[in-house]
Amino acid sequence: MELGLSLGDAPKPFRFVEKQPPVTPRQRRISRPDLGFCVDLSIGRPVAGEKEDDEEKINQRDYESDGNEDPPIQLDLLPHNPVPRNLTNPYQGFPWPSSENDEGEDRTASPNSAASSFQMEFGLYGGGGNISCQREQMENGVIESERASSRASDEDENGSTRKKLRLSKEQSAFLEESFKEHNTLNPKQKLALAKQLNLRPRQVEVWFQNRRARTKLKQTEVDCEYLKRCCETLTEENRRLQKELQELRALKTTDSFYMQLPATTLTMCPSCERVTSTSAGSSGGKSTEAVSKRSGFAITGRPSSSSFPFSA
DNA sequence: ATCATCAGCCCTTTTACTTCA
DNA sequence: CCTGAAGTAAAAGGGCTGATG
Repeated sequence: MELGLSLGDAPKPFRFVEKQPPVTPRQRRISRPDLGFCVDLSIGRPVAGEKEDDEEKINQRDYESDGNEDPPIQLDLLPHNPVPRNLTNPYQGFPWPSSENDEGEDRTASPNSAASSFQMEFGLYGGGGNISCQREQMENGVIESERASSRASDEDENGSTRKKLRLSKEQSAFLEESFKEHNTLNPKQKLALAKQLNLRPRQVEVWFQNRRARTKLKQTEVDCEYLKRCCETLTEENRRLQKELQELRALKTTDSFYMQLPATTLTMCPSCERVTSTSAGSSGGKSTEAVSKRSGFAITGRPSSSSFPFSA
């Protein structure tokens, strides 16, 4: 995304770039929602000696094709600290099995991995002492888990028909809590979870895939909102700067008119910040300066204090 | 070094199901 | 109560990548 902040003579209107720079699947894989994002501001000429790998070449082409030859300046807009995850987890301590390969690797291992031997009693296929089913039987007479079970069984029997399986609330909640701890699963975790929930490993895998997709979608929405606000802020700032620039230009025009008159030296008292003027020689060739406190611009050749707006 | 295979992931689409006007 | 549109979630399909033989 590109945000334009124009400060020059011919301000360009803001222009959002619809298409993203090409991202390789590998980069997609590496990217994570908590890593923040950037906004590009185009305000300058290309810097010589910049690295030009393939992607940058592609990006450069994109800018050029849009008629904008300015390379972007990146602004990090998101806080670098990821939003802390709420870990009020009723299922904390799910005994995550770790694969043979990930010993010492914490990416998928639960911090509480060996804490408990908590077991969910779903009994989808067994029925028997299913707490959730008993509760649901009492509440609405519908045994959601058994529905799910029977559908799954149908699918197993028919094979060809794709029956929609609705996961029970308990299954969803447990998967959700698992996802909070690890948004990806290693094969052992997947198998353990599937066994625990009486689901097929493929179902667990698919559920995690879809869950990641939902997370990404939500994050994209959040990012979008944030960028919108940033854009509004920058637009307002741009408007303010444009206005200030116009004022200064107008001031300079007036100033050039007064340049025709005999020069006057303006000085600002550093302590009281008042501007005073002293008349220069009649030759008029000597330029004088005063400092606009507000803008830091140099103003030359001001006439008498009576007509000078900064004078007291 | 190159190729084939496999597993895992992401993205997109399909489809079953739910909700609501 | 019925119905159809809209929304949601589970699942499938295809493409890509890295690991392995």
